[in-house]
Amino acid sequence: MKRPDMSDPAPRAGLAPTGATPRRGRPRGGSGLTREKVLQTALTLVDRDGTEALSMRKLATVLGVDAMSLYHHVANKDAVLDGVAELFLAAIEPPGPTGDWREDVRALAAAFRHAAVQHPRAAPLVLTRQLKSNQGLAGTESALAILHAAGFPPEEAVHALRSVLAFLVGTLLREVSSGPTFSGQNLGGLAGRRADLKDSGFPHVAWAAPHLAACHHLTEFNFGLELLVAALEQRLSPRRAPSPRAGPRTRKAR
Amino acid sequence: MKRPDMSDPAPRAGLAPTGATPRRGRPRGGSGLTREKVLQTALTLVDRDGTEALSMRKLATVLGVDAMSLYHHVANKDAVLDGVAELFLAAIEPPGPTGDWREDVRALAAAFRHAAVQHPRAAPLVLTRQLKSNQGLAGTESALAILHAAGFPPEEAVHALRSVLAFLVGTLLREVSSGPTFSGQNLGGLAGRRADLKDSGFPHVAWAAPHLAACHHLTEFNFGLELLVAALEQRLSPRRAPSPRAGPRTRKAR
DNA sequence: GACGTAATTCTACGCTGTAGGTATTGTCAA
DNA sequence: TTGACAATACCTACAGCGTAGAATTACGTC
Repeated sequence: MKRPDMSDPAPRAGLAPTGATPRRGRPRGGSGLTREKVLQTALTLVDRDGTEALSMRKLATVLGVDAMSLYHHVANKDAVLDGVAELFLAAIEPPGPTGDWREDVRALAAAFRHAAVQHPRAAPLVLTRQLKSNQGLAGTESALAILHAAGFPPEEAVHALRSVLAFLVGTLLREVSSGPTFSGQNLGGLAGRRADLKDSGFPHVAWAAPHLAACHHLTEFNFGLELLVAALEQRLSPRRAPSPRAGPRTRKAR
Repeated sequence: MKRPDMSDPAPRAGLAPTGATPRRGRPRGGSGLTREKVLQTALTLVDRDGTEALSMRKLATVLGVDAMSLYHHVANKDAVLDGVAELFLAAIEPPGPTGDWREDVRALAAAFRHAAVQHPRAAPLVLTRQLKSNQGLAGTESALAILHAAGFPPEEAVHALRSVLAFLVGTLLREVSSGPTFSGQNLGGLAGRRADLKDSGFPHVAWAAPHLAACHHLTEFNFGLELLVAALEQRLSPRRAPSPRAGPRTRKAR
């Protein structure tokens, strides 16, 4: 416990895919518990009951193990949550380049959203805590490759990446926090909410009440993303009208 | 406790500014504890130690009171956090209209950011949980008034509002979560981080390493906001070149 | 069999949110 | 003045939490 790291013989970053016997010839001193099993079970538990309901004791019970046994595979509860977040990120597979950087941006954003919608209760772990792992770097690499191919200089590419990422975090946080939905549209008292907004005493809120009462998350996602893509496109070629053809400096790299 | 609401004789939304004796002639059955005192103390406590360090017992101790006494003024701990979030929102004063909707959007966003930077540890309460209070409606009203004056139809105004808000949530969450900063720039191992990124094995990460290693939050904030403003402007007048003059249908309402 | 070692379990501590009960206090009706 | 009533506060207690530290178990190697 003094040195929570380095109980693993392979200190390379990242996580081994399977098995990973902790040491060469000592596979089962106990019940075959592994870091991967712990984190995978934690993910399913978070998916079912939410982040706040996760406790080391419950996790251990599900694994058929004493709570303290977990601490031989993870440093503490925070490390479990970090591990779940990494598991989440690892499930994202960045799509390949299409030649149109706008399409590539859309596809990468969609992949991110897909993962969040797939694990709505685990998503806040990734969206709200800053991760220390290298797992996030893969996504960063994909995004920067797209922006580089589009012709952005490195500084602007980083700014663009951070802008889009901030938007993604915000929208997805809203989407996964808005409880269970049906066909992307919030149910339950929609008409009542519209009436409340109309009577709120705020004139512009009343003016937009029909559209404020509901929130179709995919539509909002696409709207904001298209705003950012359009603005980036405009920034790339400030003089030209936006045409569906390739941008000016495309295919500069690859 | 069965009916946690309506212990207040004035069920109008919002919170009375001061005093607010719960009933006409029964001001002090005990130590003069009030909901406002509880929430204000909770805010200062959160500002000092963070959200996770807040407990009902510590809060009560600071107030010189037993923990259970708090439950006569708030329903439970979650209500305390909601109240702190409302206090946070109430501190935002939306700037008045300037006649240029782009300036108004910038000013409103800046006011939001100002509040977040002022209370970095309380900000996640507002950014991550969806609020049920009417307090947030004031900000919504301001934003919609700006977008309405700019000439957006209601549906598009809501989309625009949600896009900008999502971006704000994302950036500010990043800014307040990135620990203490000095002059907006992260200190501590900056050179080391740049070296790590260069050696990460990801070519584009290495390409942009100098700009990835640091994060000047205000610059990122302005960059993304300008992207969105430019895109909205383009959307308002798709045919015209963006001119510094007023937009097309300005001064339609006030 | 003996030993070293890693994995696991057991025990315990201080902390949490809050349900339930009781005591104190201020206001009003009689 | 007195009794009823409601609001406020405190006390006790419970189930649960993360995890430090000691004890136990099970294995591979002599």
